[in-house]
Amino acid sequence: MEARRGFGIRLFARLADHYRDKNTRAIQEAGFADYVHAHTQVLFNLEVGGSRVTTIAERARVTAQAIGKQIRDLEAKGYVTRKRDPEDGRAQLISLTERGLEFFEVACGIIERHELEMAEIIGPLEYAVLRERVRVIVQEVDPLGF
Amino acid sequence: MEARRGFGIRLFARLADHYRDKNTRAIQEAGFADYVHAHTQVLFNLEVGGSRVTTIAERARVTAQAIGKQIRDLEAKGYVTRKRDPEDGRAQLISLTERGLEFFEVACGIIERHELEMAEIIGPLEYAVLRERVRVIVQEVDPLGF
DNA sequence: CAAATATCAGCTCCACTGAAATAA
DNA sequence: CTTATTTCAGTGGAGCTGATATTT
Repeated sequence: MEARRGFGIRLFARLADHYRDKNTRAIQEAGFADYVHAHTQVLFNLEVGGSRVTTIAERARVTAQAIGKQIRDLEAKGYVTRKRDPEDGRAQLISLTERGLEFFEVACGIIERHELEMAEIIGPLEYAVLRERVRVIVQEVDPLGF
Repeated sequence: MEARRGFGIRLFARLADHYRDKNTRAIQEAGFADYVHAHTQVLFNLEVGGSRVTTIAERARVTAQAIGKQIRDLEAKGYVTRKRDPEDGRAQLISLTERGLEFFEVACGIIERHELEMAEIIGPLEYAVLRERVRVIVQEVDPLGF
C-alpha cells in the first residue's frame, strides 16, 4: 500500500490542511488571537451591504444553525454586527465592523504572502497556471452558483 | 470583498473538500456503508507487515489517542486486526484483514476514477503536470519524512 | 529510574437534526 | 395557511490534554 499513495487528491488535501493551519496561526499572531478557522465561513462570505444568515450558509455549504452560532460568536468578539433587514422583518443583515474590516485586510495580506510562498517554489508563471487549472476543475465539479 | 476571494488556497480547499465527500459517498455505496472519512487516517497509513499506533499517528499527524480510537472502531467493524509486536511487548502491530484489503482495493479504484475525472476536465497531460507541481510544493512546505 | 507505548477519562469545537417563534 | 428566516435544544463525531498502566 506504500507505493499507491501518490494520489493527487491526497496531495490537495495536505496542501489545503497545511495552509489552513498556517493561515490560522499567522492571523492569530497578527493581533486576532480570538480568531478560529470556522470564522472564515462567515467573514469571507459577506456581501457588501450585509448578508443574511441563510445566504452565508449557502455559500459556506453548511446549515443556517451552524452559521448562526459562528455569527453570535463573531458578534461577541466584535467582528460583525447585525441589523434587521429593512425589506424583510424576518431576516437580518450581517456586516463587518471596523475590527472586522481590519481583520479582512490583514487576513488577505497573509493569504497573499502564502500564495507568493507557493509561487516561489515552483515559479510564478507555473503557479498562475496551476491556480487557473484548479479553478477550472473546481468550477466544473462543484460550481458555487453566485 | 467579493472581488478578492479568488485565492488559490481556497480553491485547493474546495477541491479537497469536494473529493473527500464524493470519495466517502462512493466507498459507502460500494459496500462499505460503515466507513467514515476519519478511517483513512489508519487505513491509508499502514505499512506492509503492520504498523504501530504511534507510527500511524505520526503519519496522520494526529495524536496516538485519536488513532487508537479509530483503530478500535475499525477492529469492531472488521477492517483491521492487532497483534502484539514480537520485538516490543509494549507495542501492537495493526494490519488489514481480508475485508480491509477489499476496502483498500475498492477505495483505490474509486480514487483513480476521480483522478481520471479531473484529468478529463483539463487534459491528462495538464493534470499530470498539475499533480507533480502540487507534489513539489507539498514536499517543500510540509514534508512527511518517511 | 527514565522513556516509550498504548489506553482511560474528560473536555472542546464544530456541524448536524428536529422543533419552535416570528414575520412575509 | 403555508413558507421563509432565525433561533433553541439536543446529539454525535473527531481531536485534544492530562493521567495511568505496562514494558523497555
